[in-house]
Amino acid sequence: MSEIEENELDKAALPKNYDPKEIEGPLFTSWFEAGGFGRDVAGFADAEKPSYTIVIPPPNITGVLHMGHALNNTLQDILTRKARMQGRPTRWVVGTDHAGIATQNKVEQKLAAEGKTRFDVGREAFLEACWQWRDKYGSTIIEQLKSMGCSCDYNQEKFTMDADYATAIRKVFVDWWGKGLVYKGHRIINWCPRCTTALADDEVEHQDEAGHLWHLRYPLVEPVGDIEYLVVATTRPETMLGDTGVAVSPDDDRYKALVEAGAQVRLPLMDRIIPVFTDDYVDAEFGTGAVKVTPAHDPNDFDMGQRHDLEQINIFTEEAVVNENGGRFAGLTREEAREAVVAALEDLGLLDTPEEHDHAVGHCYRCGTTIEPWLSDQWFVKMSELAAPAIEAVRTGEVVFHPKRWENVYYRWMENIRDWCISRQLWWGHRIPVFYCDTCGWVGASEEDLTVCPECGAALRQDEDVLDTWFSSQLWPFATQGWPSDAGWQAELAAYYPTQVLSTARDIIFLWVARMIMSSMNFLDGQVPFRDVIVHPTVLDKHGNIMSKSRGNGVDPLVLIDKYGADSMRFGLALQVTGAQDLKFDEEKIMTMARNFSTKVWNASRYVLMNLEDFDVAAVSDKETGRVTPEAVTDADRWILSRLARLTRELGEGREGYDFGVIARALYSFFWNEFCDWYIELSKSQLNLGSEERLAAQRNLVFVLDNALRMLHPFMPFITEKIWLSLPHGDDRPSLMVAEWPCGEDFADFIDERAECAVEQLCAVVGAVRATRARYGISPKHPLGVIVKTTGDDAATGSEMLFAQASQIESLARTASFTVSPSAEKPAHSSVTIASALEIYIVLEGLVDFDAERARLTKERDKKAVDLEKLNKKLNNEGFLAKADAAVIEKTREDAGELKISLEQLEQQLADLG
RNA sequence: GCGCGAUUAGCUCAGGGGGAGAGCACUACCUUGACACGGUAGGGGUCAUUGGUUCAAAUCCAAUAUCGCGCACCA
Repeated sequence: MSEIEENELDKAALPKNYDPKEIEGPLFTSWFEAGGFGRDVAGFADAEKPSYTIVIPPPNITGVLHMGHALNNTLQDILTRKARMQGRPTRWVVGTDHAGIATQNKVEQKLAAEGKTRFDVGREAFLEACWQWRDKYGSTIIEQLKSMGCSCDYNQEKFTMDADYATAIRKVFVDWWGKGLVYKGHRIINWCPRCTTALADDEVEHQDEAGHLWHLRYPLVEPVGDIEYLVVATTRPETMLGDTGVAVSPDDDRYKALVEAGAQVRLPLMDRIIPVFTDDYVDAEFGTGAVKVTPAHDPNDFDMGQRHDLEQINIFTEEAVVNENGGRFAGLTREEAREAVVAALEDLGLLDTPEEHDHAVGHCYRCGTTIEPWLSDQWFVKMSELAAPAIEAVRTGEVVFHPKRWENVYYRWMENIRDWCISRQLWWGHRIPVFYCDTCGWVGASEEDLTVCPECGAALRQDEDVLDTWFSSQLWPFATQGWPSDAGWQAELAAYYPTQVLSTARDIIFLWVARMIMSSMNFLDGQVPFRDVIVHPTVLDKHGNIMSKSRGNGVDPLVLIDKYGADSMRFGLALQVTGAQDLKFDEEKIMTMARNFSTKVWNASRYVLMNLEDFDVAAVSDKETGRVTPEAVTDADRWILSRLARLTRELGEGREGYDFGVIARALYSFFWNEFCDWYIELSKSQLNLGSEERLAAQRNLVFVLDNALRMLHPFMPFITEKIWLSLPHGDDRPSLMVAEWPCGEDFADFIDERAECAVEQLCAVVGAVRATRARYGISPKHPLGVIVKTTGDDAATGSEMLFAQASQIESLARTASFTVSPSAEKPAHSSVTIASALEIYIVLEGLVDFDAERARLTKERDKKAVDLEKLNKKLNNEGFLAKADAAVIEKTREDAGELKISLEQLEQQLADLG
């Protein structure tokens, strides 16, 4: 980083116009070329301080930057940059996820364009094509992070299919195999017939869809009494082709006789004889109370099938086309089969009137295709044992969610966790390291590839399936830091683990966050992967709709960066981060606010730089650090330093610093409403007051701006760096990125209540004059005579405080004359403004219509009378006096006292006006 | 069905037991040597409804309504 100066970051005065495009690209390049963003940028990290590590949620290699990424990475960069400035050894681990299904889909699409399928080219060539795709497009999103200014450790980019990452995967699989935590099972799983793979339960998205509850008549083999058929209700009539039973509730009197008689039905269309039995699962109240049972195509039916020893008849191919078990319906798709079955039953007179019925239908989270519950052999991870310590870690506060309410969501899921289906019938991914000997039947999992059977020496065959992508992502926090194969992984993890924060969207709390906690605790001696989980809001469009391609309502972060600059985008997003679950992004409103703020920062800085031509840094800097020190000569000086100290303290606290919106707003209002609106305005006269006052103003302008830039830097890294490099603050660090974070305690001595009070009074006087001008249409150029009477217990001090600021009042309020005294008297033909401990008289002779002034005073008097009435009512309330806090009562008394005086003053003035 | 969240100015949202806030939009005035992406002054809200707790409720509690999210699904 020492090369930064050689990179010639522009140290010349700032250009008149703020143009983010001019500054952002070159600054990022210079940061990067100077060494990037490793653990110890430019040697300023303090090894004694606690380390700070964040792992990025690895974007898919198919991904392009969207608003969710923009928000999430803004937050992570804010935290990373602040920690780095605090001198902590900081690293933001970056990388990408191979994204099994998503990537495979992309490559298949590409092949399809050439008229080929993956089976045409074969597994090996297909994987080669995937790697090529990854090399070509896989880092797109990482490049986009750079344009946002994200200070990730790009020099050590990780990928979930790296060779060392594969080692980690195998270790986990083999270890869990050894403990019996992974197993193969034959059961109903969620099958995507388009991706032709199994999915985990939480990879299925349910949507309510309007459908029908069909009523099908199943004739009894032998009538029981006068009952000749049973009516079953189903939403999926086509699955009747695979029915192997009919279930009724044991408590359902309608069917008791049937069951006792051991009735059987003849399954229509298939002509299969199947039993009628009772099962507690059946709800007699729903539908017809009789349920057709299809063990191969419904998880509940599967369970019933197990209990009653029913045959499992699979009627679908892996593409959800009816297979040979579907008789004459073979070859039809699910949808065609439904129509055909319904029509056939209707022809046979076996279809009763269907009911309208809404029900939830599962869809593939990758391609949206309707999920088929499908019976197959799959690999599973037994979860309850892994989940127990992970639940405990959150209960004990080892891991804390922000906002905290997400912990309940986590508990709910974890406490009802089901085994995790981890095998995928894909090619792109980590192949399951299980080997089979077809000769002697040996089966084993191995970290190394095996070719020969250890039992019989015959050739082995590896499992064809790959692992769920989330199986690899769950290892991200530790596999990216060398575990388990790098020579120094123990030292690395001892120093930098657990990581501090994981920031993510709420939709992957189960898919990813929970699994990281479980795997980390399982493999790293019970260590959690991170201390804090930030669940950031979901970015919606301005109407509150989710942004999506199909709606066409997405906002492209790159377009925002192009239009407003990365700094403004980051600040705008951060401003909107509160505890809410959603964030409605209204580009015009948010970006206007953020962009205007950036411009304000730029222009205020230009003002400061413009007034430093005779400023000698060396003469006013700390001997040791070389940094410019502040000096308080006027109340304005004391005031702004006091305000800065309070802000610094506020930012130091802020509940772990995750209240991004609160912090952004505090910075915004300090910079704009205090520094710009008042201190800079006050400095304009102070700079011309005398050499001592001038120098003090210069020192404080530089000092306050310097510190404000430091605190703004994590939010707006480019603009603050650009300005900071031009500002003569005396700090010899090469970049604001590694400048020290302002520590609230260092500024504690600046807090000065008296000065804050003095400037408040000044503001009251200036405000009164401005308001009076506006009210009567008096030009700002027309100087006015102003007389202030200080009132209250300490009127003499009040006068002194205002008198000391007379020149500034004259300047800001454009007064012809300004006097202040406890015994001042109201001149004739003047307006009066009552403020706390002040009466402000403004001479208006010949300027205004006093009828209007009378009306105004009357209105104000009436308002104050109402207010006083309220307070008096309170003070006459015995309950209030008995139970309210003493301080609250005292404050109410004081307020009432002041109001009473104001009221009397207003009455007097009305009388004076006649 | 169960759980969670939201409901405050025209819009987007902060705040949070003791006199309603910001930005945008709106109105008036101001091109004063940082900034018109600006300055100054203003207008605008019974803080969803109903009950309760409290001396005091926009704020806490409970119901209701509307919107949103999640989980689980009865075929």
